[in-house]
Amino acid sequence: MTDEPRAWRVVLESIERDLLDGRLRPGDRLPGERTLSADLGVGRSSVREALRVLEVLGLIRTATGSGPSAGAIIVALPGGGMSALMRLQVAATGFAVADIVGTRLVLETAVAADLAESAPKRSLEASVGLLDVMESRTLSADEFLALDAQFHLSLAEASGNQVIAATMAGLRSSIESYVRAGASTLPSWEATSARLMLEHRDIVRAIESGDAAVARATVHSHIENYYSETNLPAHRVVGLPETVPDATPRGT
Amino acid sequence: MTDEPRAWRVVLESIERDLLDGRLRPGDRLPGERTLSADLGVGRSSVREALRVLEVLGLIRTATGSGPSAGAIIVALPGGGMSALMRLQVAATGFAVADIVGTRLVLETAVAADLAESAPKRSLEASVGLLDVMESRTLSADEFLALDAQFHLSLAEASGNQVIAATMAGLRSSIESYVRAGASTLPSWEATSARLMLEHRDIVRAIESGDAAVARATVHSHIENYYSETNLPAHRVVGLPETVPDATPRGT
DNA sequence: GTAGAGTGTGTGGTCTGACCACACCACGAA
DNA sequence: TTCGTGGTGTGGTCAGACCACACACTCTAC
Repeated sequence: MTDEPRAWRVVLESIERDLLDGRLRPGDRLPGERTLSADLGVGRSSVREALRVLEVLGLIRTATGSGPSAGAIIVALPGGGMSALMRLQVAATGFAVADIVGTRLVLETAVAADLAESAPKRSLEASVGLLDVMESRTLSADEFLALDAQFHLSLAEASGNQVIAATMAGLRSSIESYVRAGASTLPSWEATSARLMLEHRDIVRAIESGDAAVARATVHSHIENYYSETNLPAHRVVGLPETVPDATPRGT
Repeated sequence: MTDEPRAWRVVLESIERDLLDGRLRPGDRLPGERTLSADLGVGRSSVREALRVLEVLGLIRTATGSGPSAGAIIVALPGGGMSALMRLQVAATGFAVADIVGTRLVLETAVAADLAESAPKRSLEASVGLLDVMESRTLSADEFLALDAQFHLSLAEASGNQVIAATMAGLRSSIESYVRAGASTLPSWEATSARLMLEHRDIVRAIESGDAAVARATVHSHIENYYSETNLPAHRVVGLPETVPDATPRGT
């Protein structure tokens, strides 16, 4: 193989440049594959390879047909690609589950603390709504865990940092099968889920109380203990501040 | 378009399944494109589209020829893909620069605190080595910033959480052009870089002192003030604990 | 026995072409 | 004005041709 640039990279880099220079922005439509192919002097297959990368990374969505919604449209979904990347890296053991959990603890405790001390208060309406749903009926473990993930993500979204939210969503998604498998090892799913719901309320209460340290600690133990309880691989906790000692039980 | 699964997704999901089930692991070679095409009943182009995704996400590397190093080999580089993803999302305004900076602050302060309180102490040899290089000769802004990025990353690596390290590398890389552009707006690059180097030493000293709060605060102001000084978009700091008030100056 | 040259094979990389389904859009007929 | 048809351009997919590459093997010469 020569030092010739890979044809698909030529396409990818061209599009990245256009994005950086503002020539392309979310909502814009890329030229058609055949046009890109001719303009960049590469084969249509190479164009498609680059577009596939962009699609999986959440940068574009594609549709057939003609008219304004056809073709490849720039979307730039913040969550795009993060889940796929993390899931695959975990699957291939590039990311250790323990490190995923540790990272999650760092981010989620920071989010909780931020929400606790933010002024003016950020709305936890979405989060509370999810708790209402979770408490309103009996849910299977899978249903519960899906809503649980949404609850955690809703806090990140309330904090307003989309990078953190996307990263957290990706982290959660990457170990979803582990979390699910863990649930089936529990002596009593009913007891655990009931406790988890109480803890969710604790988290919301801690945040609303404005005490960042308590919010941190509540989230921390909530997450850490679910993993301990379900025997997920041990993780090292990275750089969390001293937690407030309390009798806060276990978590997701 | 029908509900038929996309051909390239069939390939991608098949490989993900094999990774999850342990049938494929790092170091293994995938079947050749033509074989995968026949086995999965899709065209070779579709196989290639999926492989391109995996390649950019850092899951495989490809090589022509024959013999043990030819073909698509599973690599699962932890840093793989994260830079590409974040760079593209920032380019497409899916990730706001301010959120990138905020996330970076969360992760890097957590790393510093972790290193400060870890027992036994983790080696900062690589980090200190980089500082020695930076201080041993006059560097252009670009050279300096490259080593600066390496220094920060070396701390993350010393903390041992590869997910955090990969994420931080991606975060830094995604705003590299901003950081670079910022450097050229400074009244005196020489003065700023000299100060930054002193601050790097402060960070190492704070970590070695074992005081997590000081380590956090030192990293925090180091990073935050470089961005303020170079007028990077304002960011909101997410959930950092009270910092120790001190006269710690500015940072990268 | 060893080294070098030639050949064959399987690999990825690229391009081209054919055809399909789709989603409009324009035009003509009722 | 409404409806139907044909045309057009879009992405999606597959097949095929050919290339460069990197071996692995065989044969020949020394």
